[in-house]
Amino acid sequence: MRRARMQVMNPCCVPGTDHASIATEAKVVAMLRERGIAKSSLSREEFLSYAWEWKEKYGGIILQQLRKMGCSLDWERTSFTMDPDYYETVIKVFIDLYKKGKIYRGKRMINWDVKAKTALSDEEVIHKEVNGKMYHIRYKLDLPGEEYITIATVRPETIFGDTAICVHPKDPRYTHLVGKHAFVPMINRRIPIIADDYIEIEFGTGALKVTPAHDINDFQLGQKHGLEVIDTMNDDGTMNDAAPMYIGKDRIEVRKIIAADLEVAGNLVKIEDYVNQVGFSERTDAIVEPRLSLQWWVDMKQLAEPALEKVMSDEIHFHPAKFKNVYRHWMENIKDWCISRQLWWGHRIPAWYDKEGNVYVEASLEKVYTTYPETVGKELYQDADCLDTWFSSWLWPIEVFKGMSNPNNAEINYYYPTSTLVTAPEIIFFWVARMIMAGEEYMGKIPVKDVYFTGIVRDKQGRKMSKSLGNSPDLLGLIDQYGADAVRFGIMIASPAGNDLLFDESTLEQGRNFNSKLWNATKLLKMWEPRQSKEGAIPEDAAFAMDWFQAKLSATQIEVGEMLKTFRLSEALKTIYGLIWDDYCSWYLEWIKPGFEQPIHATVFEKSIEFYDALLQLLHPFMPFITEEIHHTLKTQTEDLCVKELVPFEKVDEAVLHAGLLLKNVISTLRDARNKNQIKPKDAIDLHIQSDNNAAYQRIQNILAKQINAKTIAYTNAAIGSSIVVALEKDKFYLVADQAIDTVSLKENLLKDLAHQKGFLESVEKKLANEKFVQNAKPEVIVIEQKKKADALARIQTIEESLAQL
RNA sequence: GGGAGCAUAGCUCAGUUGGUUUAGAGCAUCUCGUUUACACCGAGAGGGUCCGCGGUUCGAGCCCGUGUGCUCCCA
Repeated sequence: MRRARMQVMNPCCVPGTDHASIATEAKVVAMLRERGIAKSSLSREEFLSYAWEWKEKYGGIILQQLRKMGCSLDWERTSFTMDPDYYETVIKVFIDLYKKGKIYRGKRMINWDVKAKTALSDEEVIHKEVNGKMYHIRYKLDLPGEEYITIATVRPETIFGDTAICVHPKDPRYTHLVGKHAFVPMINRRIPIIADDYIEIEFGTGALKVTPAHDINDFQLGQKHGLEVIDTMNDDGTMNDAAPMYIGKDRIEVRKIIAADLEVAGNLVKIEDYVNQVGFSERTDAIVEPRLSLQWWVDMKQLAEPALEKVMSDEIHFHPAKFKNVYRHWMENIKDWCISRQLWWGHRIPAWYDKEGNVYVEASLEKVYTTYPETVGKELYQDADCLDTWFSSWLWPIEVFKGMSNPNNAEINYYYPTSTLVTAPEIIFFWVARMIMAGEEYMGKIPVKDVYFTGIVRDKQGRKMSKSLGNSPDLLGLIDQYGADAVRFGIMIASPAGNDLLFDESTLEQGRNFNSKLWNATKLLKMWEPRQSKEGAIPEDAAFAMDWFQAKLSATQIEVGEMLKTFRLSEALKTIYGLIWDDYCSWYLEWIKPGFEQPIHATVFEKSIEFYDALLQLLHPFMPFITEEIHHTLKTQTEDLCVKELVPFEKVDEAVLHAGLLLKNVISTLRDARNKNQIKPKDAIDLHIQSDNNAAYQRIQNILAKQINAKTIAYTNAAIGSSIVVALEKDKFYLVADQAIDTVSLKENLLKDLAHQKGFLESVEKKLANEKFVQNAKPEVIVIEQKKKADALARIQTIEESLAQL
């Protein structure tokens, strides 16, 4: 947003929230419970007024946090999925899809949350491994004598819903029993023994109890074989009258006590430990029960086709692209979408029923009477359920611009399709896929061109941070502690595109330190401000420093531009961080720093301010507050940084860039030599340079002298006795100090370097001697290899000469 | 059971059509240092059989196969 604005685009980002029906309703129910109010004691209207109260109180927190974080959004456009226009649109879409035959009502096996008493979509169920028990239970056969068939189950309480026992048709243990009958233990209901190759012979006893009402696979098996469906559970997970001895007891409770009763009845064979996958509700953590229920569904097949194509053809770009695979797999195996939720908080399903069970879909009761004249005079009641939250969110990019409630308005025509969606990979299916479907269905166009997937923030234990788990860091507290810019820095520097990030406060600390660095650089510049002098020419070394930094700045600006275009945000920030801290502060400012109480040339000063301002602008999208503040501290500005146009980048002078790199190398190498020879920082040395290009060093010798604390710099054609010899590229440096030289370690270093260079030379020579390489490699690659060889040879010569002089 | 992804320095990760000097950064570690922006600092250093094995290629961290370990999604 901020960068686009500085590039004089017209960015718009609509902040807003969805109504999070299940999570919110759960929170409201909990709030009411604390006040001693049961949801069941309230009317729908009363409950909703409490829900709105809750929403008003907490719904805006995330928006407040975004503001505090410095997110530059269009706050006047703030939207909510239950705003009046939005609500109407959701209802309109439901009716439209119903009339197109894409929404239907069907009895299906669903995931039932017994705590929230609602259906869950598959995506809202979390599967965990649980240590359970495998119960082996024998059923008496309806044959003369005391013969039994033994089944294995992890859910013994469901036996009351059994309507068959199934075996594999080729299982020799049971073939003689197929077509016979057995009795369900304790209630002695007679059920058939059937055969189906769905059964795994190896698993359990090879005989499966079939409970169509409580297991998705059993349900399908039941349909295939025309079995009766016996539901044994109430909607709160307690047993109903199908299990006469346990009526009203929770199914988990019954699982614990039934073993003893089976034992007494003589049906229990054995109990084994068993690890299996159990589904839990994402919202309430209750064990999810498969349950047969009448729900509303969206037929997804047709909607999915164009939505898949748009992503696979890259009309919509995913960043990183690896999520295309995930998307494709889901879209190619798409299942119908259960959109009804047994909740009050949300968009109420616009369906009315008469006593005969006929369904009438319309926006209001009045409209039902108009559209369906046969209903006039009949008593109708509305479906009590609400729609899945995502059934409203999927219209977001359209309806925030009122694209459906006010079709073809100027804003929707201007902003749609939108450019970039920033979201989490975990909701590719919940949201992204469905938004694309809605976009195609209702706008005939894709909703967005680029989708950037952020990593998921995890806590130190690697757990996903979530609103419902409550393990998110206290953002406002962190901002108080480190500052908003530092928090932004810390999060962004640790967020490689598409990878999760483990939240660690050390990066926030790094961000805070960076803030200090920025202020200190500002302080230094402000110190120089009154000490400017316009006299004389610009010192040669300062001129070099300015040329070099200009080149470095331009090169980095281009680099960062490329990174941001491809959403590599953390890399861009790292690059800018290095440019400011290392290149500007550690190198450039030191190079132009005037001597003790000396003036600074006014041109140099102004250029340095200009550079710093350019750096701040580059950094601004990442750290908006401090950059804006320093921008105005540096000098009187005509405009704010956040709206200042990003200047076109200057052409990069590669030669000066390289010269700067060489200078940095020389300085580092000589400093290292000083360190290794234990020359104290305060002790000045005399430097003698042996090079065939003295002019290159003369231009920068003041910088060099300052940076390595040399009191003199001289040029020589021959070795200097009793000095520390350092070889770099083709040049040699002799350091003369007032103390003994440690020739042993000096020699060691040179030998180490020599060995490395020789090894390198060998590998290059081997490559060049390889005929196939010379024949097949690209010419420019060969040129590079030849240069490598020449450089290595020159370095080896320099090192060997230095060694000879020791 | 089906699918996808990941494995590079102690940690978190870069490494963009295979060739930019036998791999880079930040943090952490070690050494030296309080020189007039900054100890939330400066200067420097050490640290890697790029998960194992096999293959393609003149050339592999990058491509292919395979094994192992981990993560996620869907049953």
